[in-house]
Parts: sequence; structure tokens; C-alpha cells
Amino acid sequence: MKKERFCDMLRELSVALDILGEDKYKVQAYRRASSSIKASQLKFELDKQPESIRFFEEKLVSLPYVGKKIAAKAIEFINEGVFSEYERVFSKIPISLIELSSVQGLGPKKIRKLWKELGITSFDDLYRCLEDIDCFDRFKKLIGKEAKKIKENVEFLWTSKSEIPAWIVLDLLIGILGDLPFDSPGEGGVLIAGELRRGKETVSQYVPILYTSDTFFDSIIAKIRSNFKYNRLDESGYKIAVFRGGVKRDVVLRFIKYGENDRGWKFIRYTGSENHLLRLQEIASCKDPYFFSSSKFYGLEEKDIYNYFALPFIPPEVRESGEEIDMAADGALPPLVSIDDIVGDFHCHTNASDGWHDIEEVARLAVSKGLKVIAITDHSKSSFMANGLSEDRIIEHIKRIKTADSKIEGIKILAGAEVDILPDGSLDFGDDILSMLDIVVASPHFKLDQTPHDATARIIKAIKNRFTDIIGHPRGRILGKRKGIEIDIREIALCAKIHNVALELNSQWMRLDLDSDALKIVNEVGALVAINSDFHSRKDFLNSFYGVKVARRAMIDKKVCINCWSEDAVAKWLSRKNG
DNA sequence: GCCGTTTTCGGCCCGACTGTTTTCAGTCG
Repeated sequence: MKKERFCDMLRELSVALDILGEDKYKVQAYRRASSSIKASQLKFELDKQPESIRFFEEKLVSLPYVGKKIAAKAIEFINEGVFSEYERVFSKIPISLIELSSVQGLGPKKIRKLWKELGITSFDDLYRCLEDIDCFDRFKKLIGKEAKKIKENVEFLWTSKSEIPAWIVLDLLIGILGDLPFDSPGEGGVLIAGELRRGKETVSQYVPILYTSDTFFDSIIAKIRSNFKYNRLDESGYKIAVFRGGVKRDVVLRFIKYGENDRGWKFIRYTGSENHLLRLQEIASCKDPYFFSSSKFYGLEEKDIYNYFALPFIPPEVRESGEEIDMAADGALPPLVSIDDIVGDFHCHTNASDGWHDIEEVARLAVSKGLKVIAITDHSKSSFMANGLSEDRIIEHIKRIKTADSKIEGIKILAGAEVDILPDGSLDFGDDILSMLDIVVASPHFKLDQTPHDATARIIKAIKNRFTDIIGHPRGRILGKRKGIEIDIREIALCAKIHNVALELNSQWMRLDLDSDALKIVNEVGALVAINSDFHSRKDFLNSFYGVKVARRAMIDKKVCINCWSEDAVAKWLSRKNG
């Protein structure tokens, strides 16, 4: 958790220096160092021996983009909990100003203007200003014609403020618990319930956490107190202010104790959803609000309680509208994909574009995660920012992938690319290059403000390209930041089905794109689905577990999920374009 | 601030878009 905090601080520093008008390469250096340390395996633990400090410093400096100065800041941070450069900069600039950088259309220059000339120092300030006629007038004078668009973006963020992207809470909980127990209780009997257990992509600020052990609970609280500056315990739970993701969010961890006898119903009660619980009560013809705590459920496990209602166990992810209960009663719940079924990952980046590891490192990590087939899919040339590969570079890259494939045992490595879908729907590489690739993930990355009609036509055209195998993150949304394109998902799913193209559920926690509602439509139509990690760095193979939860919400069957297929089945599917 | 050297300082992923300041600054991906 210390490491994550330090990386966040470097990133905050980078944004602050940008607003203050510092050299842009210095700004970039802090940002890169933050990502580099985050992607590393380095642990932020240090005893005070000079030996171990020197060893730690050597490790830090060996990381890309980390030099002596940032290493010194890290050591200062570990010893003091903060570093002087951070304090120096944030004595000049309010920390809450950082929030404004998550508004689309506001860069460092405009943020500086808003701060210096309108006295706006936080996202809430900005929202209030835009709602006020006089203040909005001054805002328009300052910003010019883009003012209206920025106002829309602020309102989008404001309305989505009560919906916290799940990843922000997941990151927080990993920091506190070290693990994410959803299915069965972890250390101290801890089980994360609520919307996160149900795999929702955005959640409310209240996170129910169940536990049995008082000593473990005490250790968690001690950890929160020592590690979070902005926290407070009140009757609703432990409130922690999280700055991650730009806008400040209050997350409230509600700790609920359970024992041997009330475990079953508490798991059900605190997992929800409300509609699911109401439907269960309807079945029992009971209006008593304390229904679930009644003695008839004492000593029963979750599954036993469902049996009491003559139902099979209902997976948490599908407990939503209440209709799932009737489906379960009819035996109509399909077998759902599970994380253990995932043996393939068809969207992985290396340091040839914007990933952090080379081909062999990625493959070895994949082997250690139990994967049997992966696709290396670095960016194509139009993704300049991501160091996308030119035609010459991708040809060389394909050769390197083939070499790695022959060298590394226990996994099939496909030579692929994540090829940009250009605004008109054509792909960023010509047929000569596309035909050399084992697998093509076609994804939209820019010009994401098209009309629904144009955006749908763009994706449809990409599906119809005979070399396309998967449409990557079809909407291009970033949770809590960018809406992405609006597309006619039914039309796209129908087209994908005809052309035997898979639609991706990109499991990057900031994307989760397609979302579960869209996937329900894909499922109805019967098109193929790919649950991919969009691997960039070491921790990213973890992404898929939450992606799988989102897929389970949509009741995706493992038969249509290409990540569950054997190597032979994948090869057969990919060979269709040779016919 | 980092890197890679022609070892001590210059270069650092960059093209498209937008609006307006009509020649470029600001932002995005």
C-alpha cells in the first residue's frame, strides 16, 4: 500500500508541476517513474540498516525512468511518510486542484487560469461556478467557445460522482486487505459483499465488509488509521477520502460482524441486491423487514437458505432484478463462465509499444497464471502516444514473437496486433500486414465523439474486414472519465455473429467495456465474447477475475467465450479467414 | 527528472483537431 501511495503522490506531483508551468519533460519524468514503480515487483519495506537502504536504492535505480533523485524521494517517503518536494509543491498549489485534470477539455493551462482568475480550487467549486449564471459568464469569457462542451463534461462527471468506478474501491481494498475475498471468506473471515461481490462496474460509496475475527478487524482499522490521512469513523462505517481517479470520492467501509450461526443469511442479506431480497421475501409471502434474521435461517449456509426456498444456489453476480430467482426456479440459469475456465488471453501488450515487459516475460507470467494460449497484440502506428508499431517494426516484432513461441514451453503465443479502427472504419494496417498476423484485435482509440450512427457504421465496417478476429473495447469508455462512443450494440452483435468475430469484454478495471448490459444483448444474439486482460504490466492478469464477474452478470456461457477454448479450437476458429 | 552518451548536456512518443489569437496555443489520445 505504501508503494501505491508513493506512486499516487508522484502522479499528483506531475499534474501539479504541469499546472504550475514547469518543464513538460520533468512532468513526464514524474509520470513515467510513477508507472514504472507501480509495474515493478519492488516492495516498499525497509529497515534502517545502511546496507538495506543501499540495496533498496540500487533496486529502484535499476527500474526504467527511475534515477537517483526519485529514489531518494522514495527513501524519504518510507522513513517520513511524505517527502519534502511533495510538501514544497503542495504548499504552493491546493491538492484539490488536481481533481480538475479529470475533466475532459481541461488541461494544465486552463486549470491554471480557472485557479488564478476565478479562484476555483476544486471540482465542486467548478461545478458550482458553472451552475451560477454570473460565474458561468466569467467562465465563458475566460475559456471561449469550448466552455459549453466543458460544462457538459463537468455535468457528466457530477452525475456519475455518486457512482464510483469499482476499480477505485478494488484498489483501495487490495491496499487494506491485501486480497479480494468475494467467493469465500479470507483471513479473519473477511468477505467483501454488496455490489462488488455482484461484479458491478460502478458502485455506491457504501461497501459492506463482513468479518468474524475481532483481532483481524482491529488490525485493519489500525492500518486504515496509519495509512490514510483523510479518514473518519462514524456510525455508518469507516469513511475514507480517495483521490484516485481524479475527482475526490468518499468511500465508506461498513464492517459487519458475523458468527457461525448467522453467516448464511448475512452473506445473502449484505450481497443484495434489494430487488433480489424482495423477490425472495415475496416467495415466502413475508413482509417482515427482519425476515432474514429470523431463527429459521440460523445455522444455515448461503446455499442451504436457497435450498429452503427450493432454489439452487444463485451466484452473486446474477442477483439483480429478481427475475433470476424465477429463472433458477425453472432450472433456466445457464452454467456461467468462471475464472478457472479462462485458459486464453488474446490482448497483451509488450514494451514494443506501451507495455512494461518483453515478449518472453509476458509469456512466462501467463504460464504462471495457468494460461495455455496468449496473443501478443501491440498497438498499430496511429496510436502514437502508445508508441504504436509501424509496418517495418511489426514485421520484425512478428518474427520475435515466433521465436519466443518456439522457445517457451507450456503456452502457445500468437502473433497479433491491436490495430486501430480509424474513424471511417478502415484498419490502421493494410491487408499485406494483416495477413501476416495470427490474430487481429481491432479497437477504436480516438475520435470517440462520433454520432451513434457514424460510430456504429465504423465498428460494423471493422467487423466486416476479413482479417478482424476481435473488436477490442468496442465503446472506448473510461469509467468516471469518458463516456465513449454510443453504438447500436444489437446491430453490431448480429454482424459479429455472421462474421464469426468476437466482441471484447476488456477487463482493464477502468474500461470494463463492453459492460454487462451490452453483453446481455450480445448473449441474446449469440455472438462470441472475448474476456481479455489488456495486459500492460505484471498485475494485469489479475484484471480478468473482475472481467469474469462482469461476464457472469450477463450470464455468458463458457461455450461462447473464446478464452475458455482449447488451443486447437482457437486455431480452428482463426483459420476461418484462410478459407 | 531521466537517459545516454561523442561523460556532461541535449533530447525526451507526436499528429490531429479545435477555435480563433489567421499562425498557433491548448488539448487529446
